[in-house]
Amino acid sequence: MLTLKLIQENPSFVVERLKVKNFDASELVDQINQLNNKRRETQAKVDVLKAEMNTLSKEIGQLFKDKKIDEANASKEKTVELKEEIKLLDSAFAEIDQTLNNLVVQLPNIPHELVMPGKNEEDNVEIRRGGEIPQLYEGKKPHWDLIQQYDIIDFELGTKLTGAGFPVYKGKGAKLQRALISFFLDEAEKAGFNEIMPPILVNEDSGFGTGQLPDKEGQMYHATIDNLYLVPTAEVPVTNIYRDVIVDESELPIKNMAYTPCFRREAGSWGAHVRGLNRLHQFDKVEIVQIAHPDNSYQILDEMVAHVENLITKLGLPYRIVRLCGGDISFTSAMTYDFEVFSAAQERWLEVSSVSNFESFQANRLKCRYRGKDMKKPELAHTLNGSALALPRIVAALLENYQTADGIKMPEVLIPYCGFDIIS
RNA sequence: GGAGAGGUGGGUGAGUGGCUAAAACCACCAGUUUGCUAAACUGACGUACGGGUAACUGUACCGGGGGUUCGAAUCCCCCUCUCUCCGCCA
Repeated sequence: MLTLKLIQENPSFVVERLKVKNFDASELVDQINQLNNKRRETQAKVDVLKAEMNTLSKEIGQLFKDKKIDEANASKEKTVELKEEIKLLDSAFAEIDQTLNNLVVQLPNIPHELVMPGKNEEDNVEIRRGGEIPQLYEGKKPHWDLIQQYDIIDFELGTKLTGAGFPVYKGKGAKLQRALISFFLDEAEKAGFNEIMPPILVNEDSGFGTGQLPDKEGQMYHATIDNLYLVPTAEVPVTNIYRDVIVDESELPIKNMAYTPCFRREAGSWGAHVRGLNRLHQFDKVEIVQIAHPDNSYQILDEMVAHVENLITKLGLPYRIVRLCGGDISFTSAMTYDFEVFSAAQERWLEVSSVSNFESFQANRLKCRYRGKDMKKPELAHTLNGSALALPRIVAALLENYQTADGIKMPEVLIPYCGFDIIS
């Protein structure tokens, strides 16, 4: 969420910048500022009354001690009215505060100045391309046919066990999953990330911390008996480590990574273009997460982009990097780079990674702050995360791009991890 | 799942109704002393919101929520977490 300070001090800036996200904030910003003023007034009033009450209470205590019982009882009567007033104002304050909060969370994050206005993914800005699109043999097939042919991923079986979107990986298909996870983790470790293995069920507080709750509640699987949610991404547990935490400035940046399965209900998002591995309810992903100093969070974003680019390059997949436009960037992000790999049999680009800087938007919700030597007060940190990488579409692209008439070859870097060089 | 004991500042831990934002000790920070380090000494040392250019100041916060009371870290209720014992169990 945006800080009240920014909304109050620079309302026109907020409204102007949010236009880039095609979000008309003018009314909301006005409401927020009005309500915020009211909140301040109310607090000022109630604080005075409480101060009176405290003084009075102390006096009463002293009077009792001095055995001036009558005077004490007389003073007690004075508190009755005060108490009533305080109670009223307190609940008014609580209501204002709640309403205010409900309004503030409706404002999206301010996009970085490099984020261009735009309607949808067609307006995204391509930053660069890399890799070679392979020339495949005549009988090339999309991955949903290849996995059947080589019996490495079984959707029907998953449907039997669980339901649609829960594939069963078999034999070399299962080993390939394990290989990719290890490869991604090892590479992230080389890049200085610290490995975390978090719980994959999280509580409500964590859901709120990273913003999945309350808005995207329907996107998460909910274990209702215990009121826990299956993580849609490792971002949730790994970022929530820093909920309500003040770190020392010298510890920044904090670089964590985690492999977790991810669970997404994807309610209502099925249709064309989501065949096979393109969209699943359960998938595996290695996520990188950083807590950064505001001064260099964009440099860190670039480093994270470079890390993901390195992964894809090592896998030998053709890719392009786009900077999302205002219409395509997420609610919480200030700047996002998407990675797409070209799937040579589907003949389309598949989004495989999204790397974002949330600046202080998430941190404000999490209350994740840092403190420096000469700082009077702690300041909000910046949070960043990126997929490095999500497996299914990488697997789809690998299967399709590396297919030959004799079988599917493995990229060099994966052979030590897989223990085989071809799926045939 | 059953029974009991607990949850206090960065840490240990005192505090059972007002003199407590909270002792003491440790850690951290600034300084004095010192050839350097150490030791010793002195001082500062929570967060949020509000008022003030600022110094400063008001309010709230002792796991979370509610209640009793003029007044709650302290008493009562609910929840939650931790520990011990029992049960179950990879």
